[in-house]
Amino acid sequence: MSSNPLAAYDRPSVAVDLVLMTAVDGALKVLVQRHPQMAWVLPGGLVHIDETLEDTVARMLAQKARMPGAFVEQLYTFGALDRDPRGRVISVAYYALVPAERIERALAAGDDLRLATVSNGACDTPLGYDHDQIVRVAAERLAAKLDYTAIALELLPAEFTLRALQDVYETILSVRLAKPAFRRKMLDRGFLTSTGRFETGGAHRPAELYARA
Amino acid sequence: MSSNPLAAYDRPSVAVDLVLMTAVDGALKVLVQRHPQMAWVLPGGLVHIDETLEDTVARMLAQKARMPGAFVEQLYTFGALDRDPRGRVISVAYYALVPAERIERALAAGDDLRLATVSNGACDTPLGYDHDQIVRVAAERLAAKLDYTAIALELLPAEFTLRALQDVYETILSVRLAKPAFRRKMLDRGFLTSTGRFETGGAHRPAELYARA
DNA sequence: CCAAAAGTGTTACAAGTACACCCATGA
DNA sequence: TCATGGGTGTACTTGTAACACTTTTGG
Repeated sequence: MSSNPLAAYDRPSVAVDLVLMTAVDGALKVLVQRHPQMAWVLPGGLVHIDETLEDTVARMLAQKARMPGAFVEQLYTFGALDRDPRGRVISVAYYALVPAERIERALAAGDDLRLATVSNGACDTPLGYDHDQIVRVAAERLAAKLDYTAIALELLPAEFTLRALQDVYETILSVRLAKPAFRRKMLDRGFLTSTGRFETGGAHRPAELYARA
Repeated sequence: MSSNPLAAYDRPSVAVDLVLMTAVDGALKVLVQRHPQMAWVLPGGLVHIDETLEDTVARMLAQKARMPGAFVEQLYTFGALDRDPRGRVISVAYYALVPAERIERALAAGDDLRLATVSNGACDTPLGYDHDQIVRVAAERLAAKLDYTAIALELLPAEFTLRALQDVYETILSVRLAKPAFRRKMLDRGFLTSTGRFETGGAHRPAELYARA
């Protein structure tokens, strides 16, 4: 070993890949990006030498996904030898959650970005590299976190009805939930506050709007 | 960008750090290693260019921790710029669980390895780099996983009493649990099978030995 | 007034807690 | 036979599920 032992080894490249998800019309969606060779891939890029992982994620969110400031959490790190044909790349995957309205506005200006549909952890559009596997892990993590966190609120606008929240749960878990039980469980948890405002417009009683506590 | 875009950037080093934990006498312990400069650090090392992350973990477990084949899971990836004074090192942390007897046997031959005590996520021995933070995250993850997995069994020998299992839970969660409730919950979960054998020797009724289902 | 979806009350069941008690052993 | 910890039964409380019901709107 030399005076700096770090110099003695070949280094892998380190990338960040982003699984940006949203729930629209009963379907879980993932943002994917057109790729020159492989058809579609997750937005991602190399971690620069003077960037933290979070810096890279913020850069990917802003530049590649055009969703700066979205909720994001680290997912898992993938290190198989052959995951990138160009060379050894270790990828630190993050997942991001965005309300459907916001992503649909950004995609209106869209070109090389689109939303792929995920069902049972599988993506309807086949993705390059090991990105199908990354999406699967992200979908599983999201479903697991619904039970014990308020993470679903990241998929809704600032004010939302309990029915909209239930739709998010039913979409991600692929189950039908009972309305009264769902209402009470959510309200008892203390994650929500009622705004006193109502969503009008339907041919039925207006639904109260709630916000995060 | 050149023909191989990976070549265009300086690359960070990638390391694996290992949080090998066990539960002994009501205390959660972490294996730490003497370091030339900093007093104590987690066992760890660089990921070689032709090694998967899991390969590196297996190598660390065998060579550095002398605990080959232990249960291991990925914990989190740490990427702060200044976490290693020698240069930019991104560390993929893993946690490992080993029954107390096994680790105590291996440490009998001990030299530069010892068990530090963790309480409330904090390590009694101050560690170098950001390893105190890594230990904290590992302790939190372990406590969270007790609730919904059979992970505690990794900290016990192949056959064990329900009292021993309860001790593991109480140690990691830092709470006292009610014996009847604990027994029934564990048996109802289906993770355990009774062996029909008993642990004798105490001045009291022998305790039945259980094994993983 | 009717259809539709929001929202509530009532009962039943299941999971979890508290506590009292019995059991088998070594000394 | 006593102390000790293993192991069980029973009542109580809490959380969840099922179902029927009322409320408020648009057409």
